[in-house]
Amino acid sequence: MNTDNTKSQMRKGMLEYCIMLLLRHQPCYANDIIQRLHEAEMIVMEGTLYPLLSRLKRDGLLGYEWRESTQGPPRKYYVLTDDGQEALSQLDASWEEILRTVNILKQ
Amino acid sequence: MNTDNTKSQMRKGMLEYCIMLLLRHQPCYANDIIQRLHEAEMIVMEGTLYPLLSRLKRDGLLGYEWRESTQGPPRKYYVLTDDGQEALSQLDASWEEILRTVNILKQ
DNA sequence: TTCAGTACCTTGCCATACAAGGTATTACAA
DNA sequence: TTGTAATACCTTGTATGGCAAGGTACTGAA
Repeated sequence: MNTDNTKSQMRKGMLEYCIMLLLRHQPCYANDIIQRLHEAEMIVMEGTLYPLLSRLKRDGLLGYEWRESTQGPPRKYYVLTDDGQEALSQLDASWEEILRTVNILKQ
Repeated sequence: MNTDNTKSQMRKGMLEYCIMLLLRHQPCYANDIIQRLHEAEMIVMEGTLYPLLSRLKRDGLLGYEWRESTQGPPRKYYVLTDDGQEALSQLDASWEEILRTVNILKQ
């Protein structure tokens, strides 16, 4: 568990958090994620996403399973692991903290 | 004006935004900033802050003036320039966008 | 069997957070 | 007057990570 590191990363980017929020509801493969984030007004590039997913997988926060597609090669569907769920809870807390910080500074 | 770039930086970090929010109200020198951000629950290191301030200065978003101190060497008080004010408005918008994104993803 | 579409991944570059270390000015006490 | 502590500003080196560009592999249809 490297939430300290993740937390410090959060200052650098909301991306990781947003992706894990997405996966909280349902397994997704890369293009799913890109499209859904786009719908939520956040742009993410392939070259950013794939390394990020690999990293989260390597850190044990995500797992994946292959699923057949009717329209091309099989897809890697990523899922939150139990560790991932827990890390996400901590990220939720970090997000609340950022919210507080910004609200204080906006006064 | 490189708000596109700043906007993309924002995904990486809230720091720049928070510092400019601080300076919206009043001129501050480095230790002021560190302390006030700390009070707002955001930690920032000297080695992060000084280059960041120099960068914002170089980009014309901040200016500074020297002020005497009763307790040591003179201090560099940073102020938002007009360009800085405008950039900050755009960062406000980006922040709202992130808020929307997270709220959508949290549903 | 070739080509377009889809999907996954890597490489190289650049920006930046951070730790650590360095320099300069000031105040104060010996 | 000199030395020392406190304050303040800044730089260097390292690691991380976003992004553009390019590459590989599988699938299905012309």
